[in-house]
Amino acid sequence: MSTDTREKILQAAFDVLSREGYENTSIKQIAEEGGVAQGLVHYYFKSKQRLVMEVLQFVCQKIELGDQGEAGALAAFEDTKQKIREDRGSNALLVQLIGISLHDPEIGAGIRDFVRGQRGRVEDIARQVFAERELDPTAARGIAGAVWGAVLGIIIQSLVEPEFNADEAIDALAAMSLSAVYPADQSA
Amino acid sequence: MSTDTREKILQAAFDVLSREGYENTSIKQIAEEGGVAQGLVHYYFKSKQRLVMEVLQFVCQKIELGDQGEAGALAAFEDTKQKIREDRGSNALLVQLIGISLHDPEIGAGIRDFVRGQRGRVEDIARQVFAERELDPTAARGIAGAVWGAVLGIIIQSLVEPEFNADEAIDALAAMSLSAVYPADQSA
DNA sequence: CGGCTGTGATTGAATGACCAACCAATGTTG
DNA sequence: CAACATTGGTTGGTCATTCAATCACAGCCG
Repeated sequence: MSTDTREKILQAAFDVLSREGYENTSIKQIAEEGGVAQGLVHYYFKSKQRLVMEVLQFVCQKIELGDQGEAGALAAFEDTKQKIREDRGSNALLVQLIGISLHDPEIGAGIRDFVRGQRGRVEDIARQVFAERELDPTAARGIAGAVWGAVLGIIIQSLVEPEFNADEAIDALAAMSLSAVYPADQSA
Repeated sequence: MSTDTREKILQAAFDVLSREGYENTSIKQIAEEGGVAQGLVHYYFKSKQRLVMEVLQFVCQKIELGDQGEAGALAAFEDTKQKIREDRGSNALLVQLIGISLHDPEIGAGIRDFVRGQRGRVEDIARQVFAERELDPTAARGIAGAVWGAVLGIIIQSLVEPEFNADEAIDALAAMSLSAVYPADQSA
């Protein structure tokens, strides 16, 4: 029953956190949402911060890009569009935690790892594209910072302004990044 | 003495907020930092949220892009690099407030206006570039979403990872966005 | 001039609520 | 009967906000 309860708390924590926000979420609320006693939360998770970080990991298994490998850059952009549409809750949690991470060492470390990991995936794709075209792979790092940053920025815009057209922005990003690699081809 | 005290509180609030973070900042702390009594803060600002939003505006007068007008896109990217280096505190405050804005209507409205305004400036520059090249200006909106998003994403990365090379990312972004417009020219 | 008064500025203590974390007691199960 | 799971109340603290009281200073009047 142990693992079961743990997951129940994680799920409840995710639900409350993405619905109410970190600030407005208390351990008591999480316990109520999960239908367990308040004390149990601290029995499984040393602190609120550790719980929240585990929630992020828990939810990242769903956010993380599918194995890109074969599909390539274009497919990755399509994936991203879908993630923005569907994983609103996860994205909202992530953006909130980024804000908190700036002044909380524990959450800061977790977010730093997450950011590095995500950008690393983009860099891998970029490197792969450069290899295919026999271009200088040195630029991949900067490109990855710009492209992953753009995806994050677009996610934020779509969370802040419900009417923001994220698909349009991602398409523009795709066109921009590809036109830098395939100078001739500009059909987006 | 009235306006003087108000500004003293705003400055103190900015200092504490960007140093300690929203969560860890109390009205009492702000009052102490500014050398005024606790009650004065609520005398000038109805609530903590309203104070924080006024701090954002107060600080935006420094963040806001200089009048771009003549200078054009390339100069704007250079400006951005400098802002990332120098306005760490303002940027940290902004990122934090974005996180909070997702679940606080009052701060949400303020952040929404800010985002729209900032992206609007990028869109103006994009439109101008398209006009010069006699290209279809329809794409400007999507481009603006992608480029402004990228700038925000790069700011966030540089805040989260101190060793992140923001200049490199901005350069890559500049190269990407310009190569979409000037297909031939790729000297970054 | 000197006292009076009204208004806005300022003070710091009080209020009421909330919360993370802890813990002693109870339940469950192998 | 141990070891783990679960309970819910307690603790010690923090916080935003309110408020009654004081202060500074203006103009006005006698």
